[in-house]
Amino acid sequence: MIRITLPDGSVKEFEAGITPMDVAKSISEGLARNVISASFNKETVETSTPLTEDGSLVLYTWRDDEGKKAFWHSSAHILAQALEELYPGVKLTIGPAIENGFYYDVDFGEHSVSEKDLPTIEKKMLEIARGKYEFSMRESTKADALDFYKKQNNEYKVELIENLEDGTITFCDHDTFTDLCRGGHIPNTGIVKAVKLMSIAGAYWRGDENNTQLTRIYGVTFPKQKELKEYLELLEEAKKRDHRKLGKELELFTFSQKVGQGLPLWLPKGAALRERLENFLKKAQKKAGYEMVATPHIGQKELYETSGHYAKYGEDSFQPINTPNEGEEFLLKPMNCPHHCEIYNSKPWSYKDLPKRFAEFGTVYRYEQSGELHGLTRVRGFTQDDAHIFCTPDQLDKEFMDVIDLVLYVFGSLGFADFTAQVSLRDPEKPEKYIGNDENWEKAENAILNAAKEKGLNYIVETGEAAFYGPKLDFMVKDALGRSWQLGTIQVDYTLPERFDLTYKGSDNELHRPIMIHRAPFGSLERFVAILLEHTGGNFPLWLMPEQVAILSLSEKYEKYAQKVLNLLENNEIRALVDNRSETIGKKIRESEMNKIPYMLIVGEQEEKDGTVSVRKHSDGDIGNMTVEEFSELINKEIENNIVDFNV
RNA sequence: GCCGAUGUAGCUCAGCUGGCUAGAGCAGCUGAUUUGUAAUCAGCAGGUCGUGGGUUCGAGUCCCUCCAUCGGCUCCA
Repeated sequence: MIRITLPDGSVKEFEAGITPMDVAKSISEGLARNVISASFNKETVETSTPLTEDGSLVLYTWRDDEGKKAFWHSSAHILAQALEELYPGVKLTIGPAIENGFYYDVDFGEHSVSEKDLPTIEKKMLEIARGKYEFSMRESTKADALDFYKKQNNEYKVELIENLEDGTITFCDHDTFTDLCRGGHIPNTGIVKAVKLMSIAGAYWRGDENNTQLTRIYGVTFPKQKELKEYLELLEEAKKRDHRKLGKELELFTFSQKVGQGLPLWLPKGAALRERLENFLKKAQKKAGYEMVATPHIGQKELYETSGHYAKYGEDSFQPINTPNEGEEFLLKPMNCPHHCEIYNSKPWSYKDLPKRFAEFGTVYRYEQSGELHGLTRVRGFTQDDAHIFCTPDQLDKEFMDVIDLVLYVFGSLGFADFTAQVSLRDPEKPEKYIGNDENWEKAENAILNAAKEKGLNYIVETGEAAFYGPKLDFMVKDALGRSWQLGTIQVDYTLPERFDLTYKGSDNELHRPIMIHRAPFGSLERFVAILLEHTGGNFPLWLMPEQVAILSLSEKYEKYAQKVLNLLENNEIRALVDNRSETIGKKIRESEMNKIPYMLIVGEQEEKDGTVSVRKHSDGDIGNMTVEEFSELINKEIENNIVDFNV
């Protein structure tokens, strides 16, 4: 007999050799019907794996992330089988479950596959699913496994197996299909009821662009047709919040083929929005002791040779600008730090002067690969809310933590509650990717980790994600489709101060090297506005709205009164417009609603007589009549609640 | 940069297997209407069908080049 502990803490005795599915049946038939995967002693097992020792068992259903993972991983097997049957000779590589579904990377060899073929593959998958084939795991020796794939000429699986240890190699079989697999499946293929192959893409073998490019098929499956339908509807909803679509509809920004790809053009409403964001941050930065500086958009090539950027990115960047002066070369600035270093170098500093905090909304240009460009989130010309803090080693921890506070203030004020803090460290395996010495890297990495801990940030650590000159603390936020983007960033840098020979005079009358903190709470205004659009769906906080109030006259007869209301609002610093066209009130309301204007004031005979306005709130409807003074107060209160003071 | 897809009026889209002067709704303009909480009516105007080449008696439609956009991969100072 063995003792099985269940998640509720209860312990049950069973015959050795019982399976998780048997345990489920012993609890209830209903549970047994819904169990699709299990873990035993925190290790993923099959629902058919015999349990032979005491331990704790967790049963998963579709509602659990683990259950979904098994479901989608199993679906990848079904996809692979369908592909083998439809395209004989394809070479399978890997097929994992992902956040929303699964993919399989395959080498189609001679065959070419496009989106048109997906429905056929889906049909085949459903056929296989309906066969209710059981998934079963089987152990194999390394030699047998290698032999199996060598016969198929599948060099990818051979490579995978060669990196595995003998004795740990398992296969999973269902129907006529078999695949190298670690395990974690649903009981049988029949549980998969709905299949949708989403897209087809190229993906490099092992994520290295020097390797062959495989074909990746993305798919998602569900235990019910209805759930697939709901998922697709959810995606449709998310598309409505796409910042590219909203940016166009709300007239915030545009692109022009003539200007060039990845070079956003800010329209009046968008530029005004940017300005408000800038002023918001400027105010907080002033309180936090920053000083504004301004620097040109270009710098001599030598500047970037000094910083190390030219060696690192020169080849893949916008190429140098020549002048009539032979041999003279300038580069569009890809970042502001070298300029700020030279500002620091413009005079000698005492330790008593530090920290110095130089801030600039600096526009930079980076030649991103054409396939990388994406709306406003990845562009070739953008404005960073940049600042560089030059401080002594003693000041580093406090300065870094103060910056964390500033970033949290910015995120909090704009409603980004669900961010991920990511500590990006260097990859110790690839020292060639970085500049600077080990000792300084270690100091910088520790400073970041300490500050993140001290501030109680809930952070994840990613190795290999550091900038080439130093580690970072990044604040990641997801877009409407769940893709993660880096917004705020804070970086500790010991390297550039050395390269630019930055110094200050210490109390010992000796010269010392300051430490530099790079930081940008928004990251870039372009990306920040993009993500803000996707989060709010264009319904920004009232203080940011390009147009806060639309005054809608019931007919042209009330133009004078509408103008009077406008003047009163403008006196109270409220941004408003008058719609006095000869259109019906219904149409004016509809248009204001579609333009997402937060408040509409309807003025007609009654209002003019009483000196009031009829207030309608966006998407909420009529909220009654009041005087302009009362309305202004309402607006100002809402703005006050939106935006709190930054306390240093 | 790589893989796959897309590109018709300012916007959203129609245009079957190549066949007369390329259509619709919204937006725009003109006129009528003077309106009570999500679309008043009528008329007008608007497109070298992304670009350049090719096949054909004939190309929005078929083929190639390039450009841009979209979904991924790689990259992201």
